[in-house]
Amino acid sequence: MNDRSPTLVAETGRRNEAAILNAAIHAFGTQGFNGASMRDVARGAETSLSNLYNYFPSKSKLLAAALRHANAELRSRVLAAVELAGDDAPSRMREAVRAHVGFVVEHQTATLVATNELRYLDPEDRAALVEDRDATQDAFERIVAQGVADGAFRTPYATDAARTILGAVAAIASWYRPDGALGRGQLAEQYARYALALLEAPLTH
Amino acid sequence: MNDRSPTLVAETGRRNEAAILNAAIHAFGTQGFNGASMRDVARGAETSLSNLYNYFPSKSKLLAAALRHANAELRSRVLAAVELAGDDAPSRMREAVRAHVGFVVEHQTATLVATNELRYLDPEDRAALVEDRDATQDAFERIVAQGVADGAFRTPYATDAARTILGAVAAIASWYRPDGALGRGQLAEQYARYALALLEAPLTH
Amino acid sequence: MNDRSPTLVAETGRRNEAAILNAAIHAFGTQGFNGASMRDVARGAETSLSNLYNYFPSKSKLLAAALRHANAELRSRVLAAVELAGDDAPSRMREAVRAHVGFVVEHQTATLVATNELRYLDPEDRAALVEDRDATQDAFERIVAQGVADGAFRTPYATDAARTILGAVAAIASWYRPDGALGRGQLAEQYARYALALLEAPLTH
Amino acid sequence: MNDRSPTLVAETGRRNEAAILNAAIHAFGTQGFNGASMRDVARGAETSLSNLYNYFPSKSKLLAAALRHANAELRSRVLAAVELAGDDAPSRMREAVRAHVGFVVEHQTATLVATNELRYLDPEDRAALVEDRDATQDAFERIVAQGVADGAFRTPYATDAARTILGAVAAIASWYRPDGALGRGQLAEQYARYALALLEAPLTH
DNA sequence: TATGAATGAGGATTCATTCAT
DNA sequence: CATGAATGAATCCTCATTCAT
Repeated sequence: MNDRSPTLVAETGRRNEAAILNAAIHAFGTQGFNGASMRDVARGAETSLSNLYNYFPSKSKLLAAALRHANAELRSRVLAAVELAGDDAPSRMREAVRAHVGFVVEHQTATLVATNELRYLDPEDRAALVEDRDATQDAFERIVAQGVADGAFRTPYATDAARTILGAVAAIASWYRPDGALGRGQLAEQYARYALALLEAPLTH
Repeated sequence: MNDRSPTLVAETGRRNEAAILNAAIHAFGTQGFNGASMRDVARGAETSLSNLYNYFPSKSKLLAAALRHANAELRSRVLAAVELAGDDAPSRMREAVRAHVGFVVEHQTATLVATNELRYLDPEDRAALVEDRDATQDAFERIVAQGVADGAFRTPYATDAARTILGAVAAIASWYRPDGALGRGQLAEQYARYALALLEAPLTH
Repeated sequence: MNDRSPTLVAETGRRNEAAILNAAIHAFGTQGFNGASMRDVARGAETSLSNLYNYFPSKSKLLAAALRHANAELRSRVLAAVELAGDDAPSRMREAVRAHVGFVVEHQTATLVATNELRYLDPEDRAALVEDRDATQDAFERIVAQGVADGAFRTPYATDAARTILGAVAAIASWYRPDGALGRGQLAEQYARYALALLEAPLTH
Repeated sequence: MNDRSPTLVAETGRRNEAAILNAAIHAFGTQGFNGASMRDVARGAETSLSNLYNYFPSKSKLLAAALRHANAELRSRVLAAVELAGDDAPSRMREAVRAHVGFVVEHQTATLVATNELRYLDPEDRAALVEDRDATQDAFERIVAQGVADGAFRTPYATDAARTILGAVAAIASWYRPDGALGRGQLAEQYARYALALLEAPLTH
């Protein structure tokens, strides 16, 4: 249903669940949560409208489930990248940003949904997802703190820096076109440098 | 109708027009374009549902008109600030960012609408507004180009820098709380520094 | 507002009345009574919506007034034609039909309104107009009766003949195109002959 | 829902379809297409407003479907009657007219809808239905042509005769009352004679 | 007369959801 | 699990009409 991104959610045991979740992300991403109807989702998942309710009890819970998947995938990518990076804060930040950019580019629609449609969730679901997202942000903040502590980052505004970087990276989803001038690798490299510069890391190149 | 922001649109000749536009921004900002009903807007503007259509021919045209006002205000603020700044690129960038942050903080809801609900416009209206927005972005890009030309900015990725900075600034609207720890002035100062750092301007402090 | 028919209602003392009536006939004729809005009528009459109500107290009364004009014009044409005809029933029938066809062709839209939209009137207005129309039909019926009495018409079904003839003539309005193959004169002649044949008048040609 | 006519559309597989179509004909016939609301139709069909849209995608498509049924029934009646008639043009015309009158009287409302509300269809639907109706008219025209060719009909205006006869017959629907003086059989007989006389068929009685 | 602004009622249509099967 | 039919509430928008000017 989304021709350029690989599907975010892979097959699970229940036959249609992944199809529904991916269709939901596509529909909510292109038309907005309130602009997309459950019929649109059903059409995208090639199942019947009423069958959706065998998997998710409501439209809003379906959105929540889709966002949970997206968040989990993002977080695991970022954590894995940090794991594989060197021990110093700049290397870790670089790899974290690169991983994040990779996710945004690969799952552009999911990123848009995660940033724009969060507000349509039940308060509890929203709280849970915000917490989830903050966990990813925490990974960035820990790196910032480390770099500030050991002098690698000299910004006087460390507190908001991680949030700002994540905001800038997420904003990529609103303009990136896979057939555009910038390849994924270059984009990742570029944003990694933006991030380190913003943190006022002395250049090592 | 919006307790924290000053109203974006001031009274004009047509008595209710400003009230409707401000109510629209509030409604679309808090509930989303599709989540807010024309009844909500009417309630906010303290007029009747049907009277809305004496001013704007459709919900989508109402959104377009509201966004035109917001864009115009943002642009005029930024241009005025640049005008008043010194001649060197860093000063100009600093003032441009400060003015932009000022707008975002003061018209948080309008900023949210402008970034999230643009897609619900007719193609022509969207195109016109994107062009409008790009004009503001151009002001930033010219400053970047100037700074790169005279060596004030050393980033090797000048092309996307303006867009990235604007994305980060606009993202403020999604988390800023006027009763939070950060005052408007500090926030503006902070983002100005982020911007200059991202552009790899050698510090002069 | 109607390019092919001369306007049905001529200027009266009150400046806009005729324009409104003609616009009403056009609007009701092309879109139906319920399909046309008072705004459409106002647009056609080149006046404001609210000014309509200075002339006619309601949409339905406006229709009634327009139909009164149309009926009066039709009747006076038919009566005048009969007056001018010879004394024998066939001549009178011929001229009556010719006059009626002339009206239908010249005021096609008004004829359509008179046949299709009568039902949307208040009961009293409808009754008055039906009576009006029946007066015209009576003229035809008297001719039929005369012809039957003196042996000029041999149909055994004299009772319904006039109504049937009028129905056939009115139906012309639903297909006639002024740029078609048939001129007005030929059409009138043709229907006159249909009428006499239907009445089983021995041919005199 | 229609007390005097037998329902036009018989039960089919989809349980409510026939009820909706018959209710639509009744509502459109008594109040006009624009005067009748989908709520009226739903009430007549004893189902909910929204359920209508599970059967027909729009009010206009519902009208189209209803008219298709009416046309088909009319045509099959006329063709069957012609089939059963003798080989000579007058007999065939007589039977065709009798069948047509029978339909008009039996499905008075449907006839009214077919003549008055056709214009509210989408252009394509209208074109399809006009073609449909012309096919019925063709049957009459072929009989006229046959009669003219073999001398049975002496009218010099054969071209428009079929259309005129059909117009007169359809007009019955606008005044016939089943409790009136004229029974169906007499009416059919009477109009058959009108038709033959109009065609200038020498009487054989 | 003439108008622009205003409004309550009602229009067609869509939607999330339920339920019987 | 899967579906087609059903529904009540809500949506955008239009309308005839009124009223202050």
